[in-house]
Amino acid sequence: MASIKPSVPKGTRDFSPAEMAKRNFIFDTIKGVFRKYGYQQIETPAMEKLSTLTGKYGDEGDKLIFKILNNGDFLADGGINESNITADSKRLLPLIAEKALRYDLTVPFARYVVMHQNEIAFPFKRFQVQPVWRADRPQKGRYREFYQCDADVVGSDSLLNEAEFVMIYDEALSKLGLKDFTIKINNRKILSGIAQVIDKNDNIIDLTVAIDKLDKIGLDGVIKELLEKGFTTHDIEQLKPIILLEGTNDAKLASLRDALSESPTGLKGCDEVESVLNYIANCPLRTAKLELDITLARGLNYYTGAIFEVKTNEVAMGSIGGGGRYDDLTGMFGLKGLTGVGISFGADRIYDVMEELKLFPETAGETTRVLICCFDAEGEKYALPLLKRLRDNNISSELYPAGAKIKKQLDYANGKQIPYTIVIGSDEMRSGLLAFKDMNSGVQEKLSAEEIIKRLK
RNA sequence: GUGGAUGUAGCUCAGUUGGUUAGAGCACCAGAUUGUGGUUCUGGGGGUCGCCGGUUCGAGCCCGGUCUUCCACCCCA
Repeated sequence: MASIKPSVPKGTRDFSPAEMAKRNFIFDTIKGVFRKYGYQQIETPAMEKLSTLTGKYGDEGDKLIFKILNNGDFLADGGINESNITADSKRLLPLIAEKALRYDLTVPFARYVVMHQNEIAFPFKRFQVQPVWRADRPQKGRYREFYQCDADVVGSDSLLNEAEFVMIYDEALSKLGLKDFTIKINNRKILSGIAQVIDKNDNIIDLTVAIDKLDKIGLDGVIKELLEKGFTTHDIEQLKPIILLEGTNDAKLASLRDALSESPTGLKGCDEVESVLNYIANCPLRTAKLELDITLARGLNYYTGAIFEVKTNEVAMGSIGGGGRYDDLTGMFGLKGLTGVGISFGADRIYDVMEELKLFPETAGETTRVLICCFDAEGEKYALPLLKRLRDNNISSELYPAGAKIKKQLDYANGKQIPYTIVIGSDEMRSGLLAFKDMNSGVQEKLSAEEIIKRLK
């Protein structure tokens, strides 16, 4: 058989031991915070029914879902024949693919909640750390397979949840070593209010998508886009003072209340944001800047209340986290009136940021603490009980299989960054005093097994 | 989906207007050193120059296609 060049699919990666140590540092930190706030872990399958996923992420999102071709004779089983094979691929698709890789963790969670509603005690606080897949074109900070770390609450409309998510972001990212990041907060009701006061309720998507780009394409760019979408210069004149709000969060809120005085929905949104800010005021953040940003829209069309986005200010990178409240997500699966709010950490982007800022602790790569080196089968036999004692004392240790030169064994310890070695030869076996070597300083001493264990504990 | 770059040893990269047998550093293996690594010295293995095709007496170099990675747009974590 001709050998093929080994490679992985576009946008996917292998993770080697050094990378996994760093990735686990991120996952463990975030999971630890989730647990501390009372969230319980679940997992859902890598694949979902295609019908579960389609229509939840907008037309653009649907295109980015990885579909799984049906097994078996998918042409015959799907009833494909001369007449419908020529139909457009949108109609052909459900006939030949009934499964797809999950696109995010929120929709599968909504599906989970509806399926398990009778076993769940509400409010239900769950977290989930799993990969998701998107058929996007890869670029900086964008992969086709990446991990999300989600925490959501369903069955509670209290704004305390929103406030807690701000605290979770602050605590987890601070623990990871980020020094300067902003949690942006907005509220869908404020965006609705803005649309209402200019009488453009039907165009709220176009409106929010356009003003979301303010910091990227500037005011002129936004105006140009709005004009293309059918907004009048009169609408834009009304919008300008709203989207150009500046000052403290309180000042922005005061101006907004003024501008949205004709919109009860908009005022409700202002109240909600104010409540969250008040919770946080009582419980100061360690590192994060919390900023009301009314240009924050995010494409997901199911947010109904709070909207979150987290950005680092230390390196150029897209958002490293996002989330919001969705009042009717489970409604799509037939369970009405259940509200949910959640956030997500983008683990792979956080990794890239931390790598660039050199924030990973040195010890993240260290695994084995001590390597036992011996010369022959006799030494190996002598070393085995010691190895067990070390491990029983929770000291990760290895015994290099006998036969290799000591040079080779010490090279192995170096390559694996093992900080201590124990050399066992005939002298050592006779005296019971073992050659214990600190690989960093090069200092070697003769110590008993008890003393070595005491040193390593 | 649109546009622009990129690809030479395991890694980082040289490679002249197209011209003999494609190089360096690091890494790896062996020896100097039959009980001691990180330093040093000596030697060694490693390449279908991303892949396919074209132009040419001759292609790592020029042309077309394709794949990969990267960058921007769109969108997003």
